[in-house]
Amino acid sequence: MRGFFVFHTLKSITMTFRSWKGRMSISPTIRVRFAPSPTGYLHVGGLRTALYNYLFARKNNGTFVLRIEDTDRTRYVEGAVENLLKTLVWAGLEYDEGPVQDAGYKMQDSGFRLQVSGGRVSSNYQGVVEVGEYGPYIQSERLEIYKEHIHQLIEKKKAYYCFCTQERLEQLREAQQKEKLQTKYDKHCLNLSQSEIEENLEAKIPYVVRLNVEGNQTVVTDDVIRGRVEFDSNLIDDQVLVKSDGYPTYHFANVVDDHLMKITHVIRGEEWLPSTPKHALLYDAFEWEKPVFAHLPLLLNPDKSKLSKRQGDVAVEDYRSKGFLNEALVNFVALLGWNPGTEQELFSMEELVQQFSLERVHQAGAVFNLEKLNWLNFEHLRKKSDSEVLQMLKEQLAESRFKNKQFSDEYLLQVIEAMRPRMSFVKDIIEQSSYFFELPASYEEEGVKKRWKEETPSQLNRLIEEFSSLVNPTKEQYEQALHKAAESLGIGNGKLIHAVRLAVSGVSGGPGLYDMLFILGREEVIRRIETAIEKIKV
RNA sequence: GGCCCUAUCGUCUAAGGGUUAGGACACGGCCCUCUCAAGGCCGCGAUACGGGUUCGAAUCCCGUUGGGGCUACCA
Repeated sequence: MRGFFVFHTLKSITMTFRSWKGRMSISPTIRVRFAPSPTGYLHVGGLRTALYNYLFARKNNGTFVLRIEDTDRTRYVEGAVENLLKTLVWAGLEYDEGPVQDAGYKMQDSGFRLQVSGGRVSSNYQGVVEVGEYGPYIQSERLEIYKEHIHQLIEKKKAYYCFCTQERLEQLREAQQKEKLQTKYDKHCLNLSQSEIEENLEAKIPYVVRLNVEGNQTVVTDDVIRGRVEFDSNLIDDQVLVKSDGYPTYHFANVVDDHLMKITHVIRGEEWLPSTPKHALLYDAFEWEKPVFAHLPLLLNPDKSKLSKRQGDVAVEDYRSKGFLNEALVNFVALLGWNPGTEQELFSMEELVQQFSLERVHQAGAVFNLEKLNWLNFEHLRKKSDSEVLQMLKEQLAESRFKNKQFSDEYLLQVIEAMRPRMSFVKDIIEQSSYFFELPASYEEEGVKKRWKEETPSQLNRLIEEFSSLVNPTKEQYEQALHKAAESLGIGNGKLIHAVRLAVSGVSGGPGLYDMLFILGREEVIRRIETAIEKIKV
């Protein structure tokens, strides 16, 4: 009882004084959830919703729950749940309760602490174990719970059986549209007598269960991000709560589960704002305490419509496979709709946790713009240690056309050092400086035109003579040798430098020439210059 | 159509009645330099519009317009 009171009071204070900004340190255990429906992949918008839930939970020493909303059997996608779990692990969003891949799916490697042992084996998904005391965390495994709760509502006359056919519903809707009226169920089945209902039930006539919305009320929802929002109950449809296949709709399952799982804050996308009054009515019907709502602004396409496929990549795994670091994606997505009020742009997950607050979440939608994400990837990549980058490079080399070639760690580390300021992605090393892994296949046309003159071959031969006399040369010795050659030829160093670069790499950009020569080694350098002299014709 | 949300540089955003409207990405220029980058410096660039309230409005109120979401036995 006391817990209830404290919670209630705290909530209203939070609502009323937004300017107190996160000063509330005494609070009941905060519990939030991310409740995706497994439609195949994790959407970046979903990632942000999950992230904000995660940050809010961690910031407030709360609990982060993962729940799978798979009540639409027509949208079942093979492997979607497994893929979702995998992606959350990759993103580093460790949840405290919910389904996990059996055997922990390398949970240890990713720093997840969630213990799989002791979990309950999922009945509907192979290899999935559910951890936590409020399970099952998969809605298709909670059917009995919904059945029990819908009966409570029916008894209270807050919900009722509806036997209307699709045809009647369609006709109704058409008629209403023709009259320019709001399309809404006409409560036809609410007037059925008890005996009629029983007859229908007995006759196995398909039915749904609908919420009985009373008219002429104002339904008020308080939202942390949007403040007070009011709805006229005359405009709220008698929402289907249980479908004819016996499965609950989102609206019903979500309310029942949030209550049973003791969720204190519902943080979800703005697309749910219009259905929140239905949820509020459900809480009232059950006489349950409502959670605090926070409706996040939408992520948008460049044309400002709701972020969708066909206007670019929306799956987290797309970005992962393109080589984005989880740190960068998380940092980027965190800033879409939130900022700490300082001028910091670069955040680690720890910093996000420390600084996050729901009160600083924006109200307007944010365009998902890749330019900044690229930059963030560059910044986060440069924070990685040499050995971390080495590891990634080796993995990517193993999947590249160089997979059959051997390179020593020492060699690769030198390449990494040289490429660091020029790469936003690890794969840039392979794509932009392939000359570290193979002979130049061709010579950049424009470079040849600009840097390769008639006299160049003979000048380079002079340089080869100088290089040939060197023994295990250092970068400085390459430089001295080149200067010497240039001097004896009576030309500027630049003439040789550009020609050598072209000969050795095939391109006219890249790391400092002496770094490049040093990394490739004397024999290789001489060989490449000789090859170039042979191949490049002016 | 109805309901709801929303509106500051191209994009992400700061500014909670008094600021030359700040930062970041992108873009342009300069410096550095053997190239390409990186880095440093500089620049370009915004309060949608109209009414109020106020000594004073990006900020509060109303309206208009624009944008978006929702309007399913999908979530």
